[in-house]
Amino acid sequence: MIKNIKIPDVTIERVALYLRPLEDYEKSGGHVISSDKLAELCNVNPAQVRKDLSFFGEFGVRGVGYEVSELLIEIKKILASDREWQMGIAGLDDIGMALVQHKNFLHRGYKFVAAFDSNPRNIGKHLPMGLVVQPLSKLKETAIDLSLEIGVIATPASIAQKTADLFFDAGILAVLNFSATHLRKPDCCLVQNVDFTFNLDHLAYRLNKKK
Amino acid sequence: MIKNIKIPDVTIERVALYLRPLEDYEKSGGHVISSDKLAELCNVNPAQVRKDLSFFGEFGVRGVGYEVSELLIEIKKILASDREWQMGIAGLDDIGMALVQHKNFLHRGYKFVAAFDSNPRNIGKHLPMGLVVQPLSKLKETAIDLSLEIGVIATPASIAQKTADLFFDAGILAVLNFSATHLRKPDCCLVQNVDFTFNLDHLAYRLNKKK
DNA sequence: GCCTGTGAATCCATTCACAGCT
DNA sequence: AGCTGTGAATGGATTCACAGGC
Repeated sequence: MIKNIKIPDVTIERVALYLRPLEDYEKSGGHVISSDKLAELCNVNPAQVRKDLSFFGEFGVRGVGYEVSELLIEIKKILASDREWQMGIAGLDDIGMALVQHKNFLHRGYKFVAAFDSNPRNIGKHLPMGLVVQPLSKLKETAIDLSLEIGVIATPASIAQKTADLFFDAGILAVLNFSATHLRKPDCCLVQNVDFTFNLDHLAYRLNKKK
Repeated sequence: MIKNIKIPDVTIERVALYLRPLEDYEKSGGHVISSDKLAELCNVNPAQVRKDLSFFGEFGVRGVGYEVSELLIEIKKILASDREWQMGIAGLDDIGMALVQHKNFLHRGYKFVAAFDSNPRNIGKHLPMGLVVQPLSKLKETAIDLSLEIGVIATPASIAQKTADLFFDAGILAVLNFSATHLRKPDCCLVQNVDFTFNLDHLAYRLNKKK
């Protein structure tokens, strides 16, 4: 019952935000939640919660609230996180290794099923979940074989663009970029950059402002 | 010459964004840049660039553009990234180790000068830059000794809140949180959450929307 | 009475368009 | 002529406030 008006990006971000406290709330025994309560857990305005959710349907019951388990399912449906996504990672130095080992990804359905590196020192390495690091030259073939949908770039900045191009060329439409470079991409593809120093810049700014 | 009207958060985020392409531009030999060019490098609107910068002063020359080296200095001054920040990290499993080794932090003036862990297996470990992992019980003392300003949390979610409280109690006003928990904090303190699965949720949503 | 869903009102951010300086 | 700086116009997003259903 998704309305065909434009849904703001910030709404998507907030809906993803709602997911986490909601899961905690369910775990702690809550079955029904009001927009007031959910808003409080997420530090947003209650009307905002209701409006955000109303973009996608009418999930609540007037006078009562939202049924938690149902809302969780709906949100996961909205975010398309109600299924597994097959991911490949390139670059298995410190960050790459940490990402592959990170449990949260799998818990949310993001599954690493292939790993690539250009460094002979890393190729052939055995990773958790039976993954073996393959050379970049195998990327396209493997991506097609395993129907990879998301590529994660954890290579040094110097080869990030080359690696991204390999992903794009293999038909992968979405890339999560942990390298410190801005990536050029075809119009059809999506890139999401993760740069920790951005977060620190923001913290530093706010720290500094309060003298 | 900072004006005392409220500066939007998004402006700060974009100003941090401008920094990186600007540095590249300077490295490739550019000395003067127009708002058009900078906007193109950052995928934003030229008027946006000018308005953002004008919140903080008049850095450009009409008819000419912005002097790159000067603009870099001004932006760093705005973000308070024209100096070193002393950081402590708690949690030295895979993510923590990757962060400590990550060169980008230091390059931007964010310096790890202390490391803490509760796991006896990690305590005493020697890290790059002469860091030695200390027990959490030493956190407060060390934080005060070294004038730590930013705390980085890379512990398991289960002890993230406890660790954050230690940082706050030691007088650290800013925390960068890599654990998958929402942290409670005193009003005077700042918390910035980093959750990679958020980025993936967003990618998944957009991937899914284009069928 | 209580809480959702939503039009209307408000608030804020972006973009336009041009005056003003070089 | 070229490009910045900025008031004014536009376009979105947030919040209010209440109608509508339990």
